Amino acid sequence: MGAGIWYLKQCRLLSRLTDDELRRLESSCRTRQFPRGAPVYLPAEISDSVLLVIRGRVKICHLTTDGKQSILAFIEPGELFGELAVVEPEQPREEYAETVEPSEIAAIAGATLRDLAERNPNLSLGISRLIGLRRRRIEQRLKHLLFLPSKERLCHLLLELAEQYGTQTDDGVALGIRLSHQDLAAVIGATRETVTVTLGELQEEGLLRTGRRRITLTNLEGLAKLVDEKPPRLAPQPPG
Amino acid sequence: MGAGIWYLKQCRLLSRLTDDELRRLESSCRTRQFPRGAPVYLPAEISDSVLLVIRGRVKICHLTTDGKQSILAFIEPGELFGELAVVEPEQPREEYAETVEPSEIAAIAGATLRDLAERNPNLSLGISRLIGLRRRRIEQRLKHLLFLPSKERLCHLLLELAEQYGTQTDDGVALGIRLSHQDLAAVIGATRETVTVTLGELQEEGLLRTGRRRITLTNLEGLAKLVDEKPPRLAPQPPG
DNA sequence: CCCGTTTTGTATGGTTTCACACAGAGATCT
DNA sequence: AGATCTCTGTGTGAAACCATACAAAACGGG
Repeated sequence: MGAGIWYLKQCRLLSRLTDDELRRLESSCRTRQFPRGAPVYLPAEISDSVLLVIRGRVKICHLTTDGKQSILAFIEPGELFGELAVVEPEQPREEYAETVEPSEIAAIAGATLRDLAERNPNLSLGISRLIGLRRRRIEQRLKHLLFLPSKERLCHLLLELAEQYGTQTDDGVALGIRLSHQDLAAVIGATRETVTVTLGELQEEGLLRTGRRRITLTNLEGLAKLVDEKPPRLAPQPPG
Repeated sequence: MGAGIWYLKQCRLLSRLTDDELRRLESSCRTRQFPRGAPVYLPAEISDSVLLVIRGRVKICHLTTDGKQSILAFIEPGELFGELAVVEPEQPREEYAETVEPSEIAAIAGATLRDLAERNPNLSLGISRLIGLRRRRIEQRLKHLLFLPSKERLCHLLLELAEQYGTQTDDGVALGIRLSHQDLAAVIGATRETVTVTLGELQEEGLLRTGRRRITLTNLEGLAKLVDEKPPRLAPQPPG
């Protein structure tokens, strides 16, 4: 089944490997289909696999003891997740992953990846980079959470989403990811109601239009200015 | 000045390098003394160096636009910081580092470290590990910040400090790091006054004793139970 | 030992955010 | 089409937290 390496090439980190290396990886992979809302891995699970989203979308979550869900990240097709298992294979997962759309996901054996990385400094560096990049994102969010009020936290999130999922249209930047107010709240650490009201305010102020899990930022400049940031430039390739 | 490699060996990540490798590193190092409260690097600075604390203590900080300081981490002797520069040498720093005590700090050229890592898969893995470990810590804090009230955030912080700096004494676990209420507040994202009051409450409840930047946890169990955690086991070697 | 600085304690009013409750609009499934 | 579920909008009172202000105590340098 060497026909399967195409989906590994979707992943930037893996795309530079030789066909030989890819075939080796592929033979240690197992791909699976998940319906929407299915768990991919659970917290405290001990597993030495790295996951790759082939199709669909995944969210990385955490549940507080009183049952509130927080969302740490969204993972897109071609992206890895659970990658800390490569470097800390014995450690249990500290969060859980759940599909937000029907998805197809490959599980890559950590041992194989470690083997390859040992012989391929470029891959090794790439892994460090990936972990580091996500750490930066998290640190960014932490800074925002620490002292900003919920409205500004929401603005920052919207700008971030624009950068990752935004596509320019006639009447503004449309976000290519559909999130409920509940989801937005779980990302910025607020209640669903607060998000609803705040989005309403931003709409009043003419900064965006929203409805049914769709958001269009009609005034990126203004939104950015509200939180003393430069408007982000959108992602090179509109997801599609 | 080959006599200088001893301080590199203090660092766990570097201690496994050969003497040859260490000498090479050492020749690319510059060590400097800093008084208390001095900046080590500034935000937006572009610098391809990794820093190593030889003596003293450093905090990694961020300033919000309205001038509030948040503290992302403390760095101890033998620990590296600014390590993301190894994998992303072009990126500007996103935060600044400042000494909390008179300190001696070595700046290691990122290029040299990258060179070594390219030939030494173990070092490479170690770097990934370091970045990953700190990412876990940050994620942990993010989860706590997202939905917990300030009292519980403070408890979590105290437990974390106990794990890293705690030493068992007659009347409880003494924290081997002296922090003002202001510092604690900057870590958990609260005001100094809230921390003062909350610490007072915890003292009332018999969970700790505090005074003049010293804290002794007299009831680790109770503190842990308050936030549904297991009491941490203390660090193997009391800092001294 | 003296004086300025840092740290801690305390109170008050105002704001933000939450918790809860309810209703209607839109989606989805059969 | 009808029933059910999800998502959104809105209001109200309670609670947490902040901003501000002031004062006493402890520290540190000269």
